[in-house]
Amino acid sequence: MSWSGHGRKRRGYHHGNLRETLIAAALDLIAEKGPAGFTFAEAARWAGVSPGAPYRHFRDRDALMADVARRGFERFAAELARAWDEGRPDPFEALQNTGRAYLAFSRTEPAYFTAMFEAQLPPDLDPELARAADQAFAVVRKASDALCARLPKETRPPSLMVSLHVWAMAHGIATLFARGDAARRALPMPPEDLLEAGLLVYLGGLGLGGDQNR
Amino acid sequence: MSWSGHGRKRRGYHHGNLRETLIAAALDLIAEKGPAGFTFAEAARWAGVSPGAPYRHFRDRDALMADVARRGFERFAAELARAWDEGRPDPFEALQNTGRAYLAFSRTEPAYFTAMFEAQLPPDLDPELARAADQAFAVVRKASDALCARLPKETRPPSLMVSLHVWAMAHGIATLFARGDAARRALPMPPEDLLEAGLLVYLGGLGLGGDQNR
DNA sequence: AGATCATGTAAAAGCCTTTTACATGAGCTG
DNA sequence: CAGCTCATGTAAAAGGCTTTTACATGATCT
Repeated sequence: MSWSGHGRKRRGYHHGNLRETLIAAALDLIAEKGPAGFTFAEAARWAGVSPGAPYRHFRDRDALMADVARRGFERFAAELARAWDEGRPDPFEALQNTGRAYLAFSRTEPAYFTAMFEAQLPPDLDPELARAADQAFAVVRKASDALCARLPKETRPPSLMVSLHVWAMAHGIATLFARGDAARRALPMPPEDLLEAGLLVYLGGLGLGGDQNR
Repeated sequence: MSWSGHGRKRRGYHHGNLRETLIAAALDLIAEKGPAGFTFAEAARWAGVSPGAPYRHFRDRDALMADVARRGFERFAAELARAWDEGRPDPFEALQNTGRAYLAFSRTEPAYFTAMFEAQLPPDLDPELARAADQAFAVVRKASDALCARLPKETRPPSLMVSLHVWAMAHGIATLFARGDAARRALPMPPEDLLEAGLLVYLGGLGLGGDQNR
């Protein structure tokens, strides 16, 4: 293991797995120094290849970021779906779990989260990226559907709107309070509790009382 | 006006107003090409000075960004305060106005908004920055106080928590739906209406009915 | 074994950042 | 007004990143 490349088996002229190695490097660097702290050149050094090598795998720096973001959304969708767990044990609790998963992801995967939401990627860079983002949103959408279905038709709000509200609150708390930001401030409670309380009030406003509707 | 500097009176060796000109250039460039699209060098060109000149006014690129962010928060606070208008005509309507002002600012001042919330500035860069951000939050806080005061003490939630919920929802909608983002999607309604409905539901959940409490 | 092609290197151009030494002239001081 | 001083500019240079181009290597297929 004396070649270079941080323990990867560097078998001489060809790296063998450069694409994946670059993505791993990007995640490390983004997590460590923020989204702007990641450079193509440093990722190349990290992988032990020349500065031009990454261009054999990604059109440019943005393309790599888009790939990271896409993978991030895929993981995110999986995490949210796991937390939602088809509405078990009941839609209320499951939505709260989903909210916690949202915040947890934003903190345990700052690199993905950053690439997904803060990398300022041109929206048309990658259709797969948009599709992956849709999958994540679909989980929140499904949860909202299940909750709205508990309401009588007369007072039932559009579940799409409900899902947007839920997502917005979770995302607002994640970006404002659960991560570093110019507007960050001391919270009187953990972000998870803040979101839980917010969802509780919101759902109460919809007519979904605390326990009796479960 | 044949010197350079886009119409500014360039009076020879000394610019005369470089600091302000650089900030104006930064706002233009950020608005036009995103936060990453702003470079110290281009701002200097825009102002008609050499690449080293900006360093006489800002320690580095981040320092300029922090200044833009600080000014942004000051304007933001002023806009929110104007919309809140001391709770007139009534706290409900005034809060909705404040919410609309939040979204309006995020769209009409993308450069400020970007510097404020998406520039990934080291939080300890500037104490004035934190102070300005506090002023903006204080408006939401005041609005929440006024609304909570309408509730009987027994069911009154902590108004700080309410203000955080309101801010989070407004911010979530602003960042997810009112601006370009990897997760942006087609909305069934304007962001302003989405926020209005969200606040309405949330306040309803607090026990603040639609009209009777005004 | 030899051809082919994906994947690497080297080198170069262009841009950005930041520092350093030097230049200018605005404003104070006598 | 003369001269000093200092804030504010310039020029030049070092160093880094991005991206392209021409060339090199060797994995794979026949």
